[in-house]
Amino acid sequence: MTQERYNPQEIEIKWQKRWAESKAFACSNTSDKPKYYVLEMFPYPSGNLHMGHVRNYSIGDVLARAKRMQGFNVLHPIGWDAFGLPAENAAIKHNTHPADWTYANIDNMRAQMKRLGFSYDWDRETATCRPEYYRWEQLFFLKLLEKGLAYRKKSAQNWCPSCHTVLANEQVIDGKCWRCDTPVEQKDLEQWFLRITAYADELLKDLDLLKGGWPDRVLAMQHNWIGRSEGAEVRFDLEKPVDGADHIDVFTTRPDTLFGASFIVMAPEHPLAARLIKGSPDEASITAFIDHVRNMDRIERQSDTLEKEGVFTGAYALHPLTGRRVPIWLGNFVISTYGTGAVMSVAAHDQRDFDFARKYHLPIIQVISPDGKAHNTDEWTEAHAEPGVLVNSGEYDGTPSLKAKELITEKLESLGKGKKKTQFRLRDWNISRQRYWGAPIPVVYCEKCGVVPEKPENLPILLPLHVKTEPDGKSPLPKTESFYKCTCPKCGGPARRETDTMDTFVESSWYFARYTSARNDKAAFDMDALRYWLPVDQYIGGVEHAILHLLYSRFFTKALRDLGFYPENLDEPFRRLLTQGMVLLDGSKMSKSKGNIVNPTEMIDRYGADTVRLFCLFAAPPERDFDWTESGIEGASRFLQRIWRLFHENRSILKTARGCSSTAEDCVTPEARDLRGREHATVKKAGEDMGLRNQFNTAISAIMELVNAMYTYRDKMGDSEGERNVFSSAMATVITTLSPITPHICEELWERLGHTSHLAGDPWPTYDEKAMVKDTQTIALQVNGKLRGTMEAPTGADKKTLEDLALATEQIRRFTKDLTIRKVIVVPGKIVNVVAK
RNA sequence: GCGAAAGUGGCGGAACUGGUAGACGCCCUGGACUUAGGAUCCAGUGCUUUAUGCGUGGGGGUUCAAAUCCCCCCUUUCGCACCA
Repeated sequence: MTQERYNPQEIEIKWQKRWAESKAFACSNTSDKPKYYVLEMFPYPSGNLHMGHVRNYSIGDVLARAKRMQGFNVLHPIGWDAFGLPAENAAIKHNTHPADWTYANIDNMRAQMKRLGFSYDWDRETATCRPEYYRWEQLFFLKLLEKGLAYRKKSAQNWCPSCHTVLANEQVIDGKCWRCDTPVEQKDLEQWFLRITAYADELLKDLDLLKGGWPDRVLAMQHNWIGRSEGAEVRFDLEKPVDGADHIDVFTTRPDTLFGASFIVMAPEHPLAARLIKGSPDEASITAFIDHVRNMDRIERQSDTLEKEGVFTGAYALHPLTGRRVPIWLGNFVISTYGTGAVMSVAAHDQRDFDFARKYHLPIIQVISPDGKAHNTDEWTEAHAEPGVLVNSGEYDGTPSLKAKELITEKLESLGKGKKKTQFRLRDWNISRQRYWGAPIPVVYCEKCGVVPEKPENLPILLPLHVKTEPDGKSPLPKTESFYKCTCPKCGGPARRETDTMDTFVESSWYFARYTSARNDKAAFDMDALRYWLPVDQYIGGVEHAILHLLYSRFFTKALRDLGFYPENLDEPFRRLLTQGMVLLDGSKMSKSKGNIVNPTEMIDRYGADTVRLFCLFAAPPERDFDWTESGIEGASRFLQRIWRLFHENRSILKTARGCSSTAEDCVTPEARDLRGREHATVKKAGEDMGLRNQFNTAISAIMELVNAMYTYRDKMGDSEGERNVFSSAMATVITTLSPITPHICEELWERLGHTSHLAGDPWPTYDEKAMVKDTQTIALQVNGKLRGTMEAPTGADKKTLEDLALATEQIRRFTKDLTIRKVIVVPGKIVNVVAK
């Protein structure tokens, strides 16, 4: 028997061409069908797709294709996160321009994506470095500025000396730059911020809306990052006011322990520190301490082994309720940017304060007690942080600590010495970047008017392309006169344009919305399109963005909603989030430096795109990491060849059929009936696994079982019409259900089966529960809970029948012959368990 | 330390509401066809002392019945980490 060999290269190119010609995956913003928006995190155009991309985009593509077949109007777009530092570095290295490098990379990666057969609506492709895109971002910035959600301030910022730019707090990982791992430094700079903290409460509260749709750990990470704590801000008056200041504010979550506050510790960076020590005999040594702490790098300062160190300023504050003198210290463990940068120390009930007090021989006063009695704290070896009742607290003695929190806060409020306060760990987002390849911030600095926003009609402020990138890696913008020299939009006088550009995370905070009306040049979005498509139904990407991109996008969504750009009821951008695992090789992450790379292009050349996609999805469930193995991809390839062979070896008897098209009357043999049942079960299982559970590996294994069953069936098949109908229908089902995963081979076989329409636009088969019902069921037989055999019983047999049948079996008799039967438990369709003694 | 997730054959992994543990694939073994096989097909494949035996990280518990529910412990991975 001669047959055509499976030639993936030829087939795949053929179908990719056809899909492109017919715009098979372009979707409309209006439809009677329910909508489904599936999105994968768009890539940075680094030049080549890696296996992580292939896995990410394969998962999204299966969903998109499956949902299309299942009757949804599917939006499945792609674009390019095209601004960013690597383009500048590459430009320097290869003596080219960041734009040229970026666009060339996009062309290459787009071709790779097309070669993988991803079903994107290419008409909606966007690149964030194009003015048609970033002009809207500049408009958002102006509106944010107008609303006070963007502002400028000078403060200590994270500086990456290697990237020559500042970083937001979220972009500093373990004290190092998220991009290049260089330890960050602190630098005082005037920068642009977005007021993400204005949404801190909502960002936290709305995590509840995402429960069930997002992985718990991502929710937990965001929860921790936002870091809400409730407590009180307490005012301690200075015993001797210093120039311009008469008090210190502290933040505490334990106002109930206020009577135990025996000293205050300020961060060395606290603005009051220098003034407090002025004129002190120890001024020189204290200043040396401040400089010492400030000069420590961030990693050292935050390490858990850092010894607590402090110095006494010589100054005292007065306890707000008792008037007691409280010494003011400086300590290296107090964080200047959290709360007020100063804490009241209650050594008895806080471990850090306890350690500090022991080291510097400061008083440890117990004010909370489990038994209502005060104890000698000299014998304590650690702080007691748990709640109890108050002692040593004047009128509050005997009050439970929870109640005391309220009472003491109220008391402070009535005295004007404090107030209830909610504190967040989250800080505002610094979006200024001292880089060239980014979106210009649309403001100018006028000699007369100061900081002046551009007029919206002057947008876009174009990033100049005719600049030379300097080998020192610094942005050329401050040296490009044609760019920075401008006129003030307000007074028309001479002005200097802002030369910092925006953090590229700003572009990725709204790109998913732009896809809904990607070609609109009159407005950022078409409101009707937003209302129809948003939120994204399923978002897919790496967990490395659990905080960064996902938090910024959530914030931006709320802000754009309040600015009127988004629908008023759009609170969250991504309804469901799937964080896919990594593709490993030999148990470790693939990396160029380690040289353990599997190149997707090479794999496509060797096995074809369908096999690569199949293996990526079959090897493990999507959230889990998986190891790339040669034998694994061989197995995937073998399966496709097995289908190819099954089809062609039986081509002469195959009819042009659809899935689930055979009838009960066709089942002239038990085998036919069985195969038809399996076919329907496969449609059900694969449909649920692909469309609802996102368990592609089990969907594939179900289809493999059907193929195996077809091989067995074929050997016994007679030549009746009915038997052939059953076989043809099963073949159509294999082709249809597998098509979201391996679309090319399935389109090809579909065509060879005699169909003239694209499989990609065809409906998913409809299964019939009745077809899955068999005459008999296998019932497990247990004695005292242990499996002792099985029996075949008529489907739907009642408890009594099953019990009688079971007790009559040889297995049950054998295992109960010396015992007395006490009880028989029957679960119809499942088991009979005989309890005997 | 805090938080989250996960521990199932030689390996990747199934088992959806407690009801035949190990689907599917890989590896391996034997056979068939072959000049040949790293192709293909067929069969086998949790462990062992082959038993009314053992078995889902370990130990208890609930139940007729537990990978699944409850309690205690161990290990691994990830995230946060002096946030007052």
